[in-house]
Amino acid sequence: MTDTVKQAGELRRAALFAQADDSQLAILGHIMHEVTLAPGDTLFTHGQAADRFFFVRSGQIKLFRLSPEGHEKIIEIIGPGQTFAEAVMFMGVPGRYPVNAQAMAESRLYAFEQKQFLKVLAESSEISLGMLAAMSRRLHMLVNQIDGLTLQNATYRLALYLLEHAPRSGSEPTEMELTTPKGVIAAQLAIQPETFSRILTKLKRLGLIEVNGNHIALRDLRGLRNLAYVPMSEDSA
Amino acid sequence: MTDTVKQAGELRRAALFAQADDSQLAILGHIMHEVTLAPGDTLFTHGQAADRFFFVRSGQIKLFRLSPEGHEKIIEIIGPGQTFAEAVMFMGVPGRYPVNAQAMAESRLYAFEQKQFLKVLAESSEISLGMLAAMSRRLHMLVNQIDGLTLQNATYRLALYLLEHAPRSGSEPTEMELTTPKGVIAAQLAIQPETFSRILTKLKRLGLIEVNGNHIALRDLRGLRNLAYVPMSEDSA
DNA sequence: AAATCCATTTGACCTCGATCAAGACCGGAA
DNA sequence: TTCCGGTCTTGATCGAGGTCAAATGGATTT
Repeated sequence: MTDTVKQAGELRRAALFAQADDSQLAILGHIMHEVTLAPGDTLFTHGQAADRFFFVRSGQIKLFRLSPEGHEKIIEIIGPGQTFAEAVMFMGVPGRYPVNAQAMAESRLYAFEQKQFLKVLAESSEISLGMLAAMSRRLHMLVNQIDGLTLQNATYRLALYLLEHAPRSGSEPTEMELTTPKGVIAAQLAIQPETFSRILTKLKRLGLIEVNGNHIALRDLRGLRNLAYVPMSEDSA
Repeated sequence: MTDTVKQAGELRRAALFAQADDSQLAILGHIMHEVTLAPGDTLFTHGQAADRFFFVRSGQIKLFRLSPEGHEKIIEIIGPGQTFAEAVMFMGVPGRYPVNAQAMAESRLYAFEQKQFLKVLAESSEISLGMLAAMSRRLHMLVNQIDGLTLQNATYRLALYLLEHAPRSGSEPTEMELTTPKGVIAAQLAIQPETFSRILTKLKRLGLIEVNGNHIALRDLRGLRNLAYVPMSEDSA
């Protein structure tokens, strides 16, 4: 437990804690607990009483909802340096997790208890502001998701996904690897794996991309952007 | 401008300011500006530089997104006593509004400038916490929307809408009035007016509801709940 | 090499909700 | 009263994407 204090510095990777000073980090180091998850482990489920939130040190956590028939919609995939479920700190005592959380790979987390963390918050307006910023970003992201889901079609969402996940390199045609299995990406975009596959084929046929397994070459960025119709004022949340 | 100070008490209606003490309210009263909108007036548009947020004193504000073809998805309708666009305070200097805002009726608002408000925030952990709570509630609401949009069908969303907007009265069959035009409700549920109408007819045919213009009688709550499948752990955000 | 497992692709079909078009209804103005 | 502008309903058709089923392919094991 004492060495967790040393590790507190890595919390700075999270936007939430970026502005915290050393003494605040030290306090955080004292109150956080380590959590380790094997691939497939469930961290919490939708509706479960929520009294802590998490920082991801390594691995990947999938946040998702399930339909009564068992279909899964991935709301977000959380990677190293990110925090999640912070919002639940303020939903009541205790609140309820609005989603399920499951490890997609071996993952190491830090957990923060609601009660202890709220005390730290009251003391630190830096961390409060960081938390407001983090939640505001997530809010914006969700609004964009709703937009894509209601006002645009599956092809739009896939094109946007490709553009947003392509490595930044001027604006020339780009190569990229799909890091997550295609089925998982499909669940994020709220489409079936079959449809995902079909759309990739269509884009290939249109000459916009080339596909080789998980390797995708974006051949016509202009065409893709046209499909995704990203207004210039839009930031990629 | 001096009488706005007197009016600051009405801010307490907003969850955001509920915990603020009198001196804080007085400060808020000094920095806020009055804004009046006629029906149809646009307050701000998607992508526009954002340096203030709003409290609704009276009227109704529609927050929505537009597709390239001009279709509109209503994210939320804000009524008296509610605040909106607070999140944008933390998206940068200045951030961008993620949605359009338009008055649906003659509306009176108070506006708070980002720069001034952030100063108040830094001083008041009560208001910071109120703001975190407000954003956390909105976050939860959006996640529920995404769930309904991706994992459930239009009938589900409409049934849920009826149940959530019905006056609370034990669990007996209930009467209700649709306060907003049906087309507006449809845009909230992300369905076309025609489909909205057809689903109402279907529910009527199933004996779940009775419809007379804007007056709706819920005849079979159990049946509706069954359609909407509300898990018991779910709070109606 | 053969067998097994799983992710992905392809094909055939179907369903929900959108679209297009026409009426119905309802309130306000002349 | 008639006319006119909305909102709402109803009907007919269409299409994107879901579903079900089977084939393909790659990786790993035996």
